[in-house]
Amino acid sequence: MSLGDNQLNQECCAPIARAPLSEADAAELVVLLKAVADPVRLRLLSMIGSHPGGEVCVCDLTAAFDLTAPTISHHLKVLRTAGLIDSERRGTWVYYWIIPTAVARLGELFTPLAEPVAG
Amino acid sequence: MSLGDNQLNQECCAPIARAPLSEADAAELVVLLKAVADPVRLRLLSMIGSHPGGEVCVCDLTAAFDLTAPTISHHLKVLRTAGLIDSERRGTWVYYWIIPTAVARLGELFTPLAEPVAG
DNA sequence: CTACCATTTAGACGACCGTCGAACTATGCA
DNA sequence: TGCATAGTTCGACGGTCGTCTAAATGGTAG
Repeated sequence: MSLGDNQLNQECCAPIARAPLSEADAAELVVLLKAVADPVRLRLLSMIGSHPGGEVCVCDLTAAFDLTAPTISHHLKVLRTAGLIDSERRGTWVYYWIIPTAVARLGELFTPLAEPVAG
Repeated sequence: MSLGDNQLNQECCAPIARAPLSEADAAELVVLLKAVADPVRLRLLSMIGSHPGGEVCVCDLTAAFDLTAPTISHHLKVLRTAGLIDSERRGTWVYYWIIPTAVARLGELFTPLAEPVAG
């Protein structure tokens, strides 16, 4: 399915505490962060990312929330547009999986900070 | 200054891809993520975190943006309420610094994911 | 005490976001 | 062909968020 070329530049941005983030880099990263800064989307991402087979059917995701199908679909689209997940239709059902590099970029952004400041 | 006890439980939440996040954990983490999911606040956090002395005067932060002082003050308050930074007044000026453990928690949440899925 | 400066608080306004119900698309099956 | 099911898109509504101006607070210096 792959929504296209709205994925972020893979090489973008040193960790937050290494150097002040430029206006452009911040704007780019905020797309990723906004996608994740919602309780439903954070749980969706966690469900998809932690699923044994690596992919999850939308039907399972919808069932786990007290929300309508359109709402879940909307949240999945936000995550997909941000480049954090991708999806494919197989027969009747649609399956989603995580894009590890995109999620890892979020981790790299914050992780290396603990050392230079705390140490 | 320390806005009080709204800092998150330090032990909260395994990495996103280890196990599905509970509703409560997600709600708790979203406070942190929302605080960071704004371009101005992300740059503020980066400026504060990457500053040589470890702390920055508000006057320097305000000067770096095309926004009014109240707006910057508002964003700093959001970051402080989330427990990501703290501040102290010294004479005429107010200084802010980062709280490394809080920022590191964000890193831990996303980092370990790259391995089990990609490897 | 007064004047002045740095920062925060309060209140208002417009834009954005999460949610829903209704309608649409796509697949499978009889 | 036609119907049932899975999922998405559309349009609307209410609440949240970022920004501003105006006013208050805390501190220094005459």
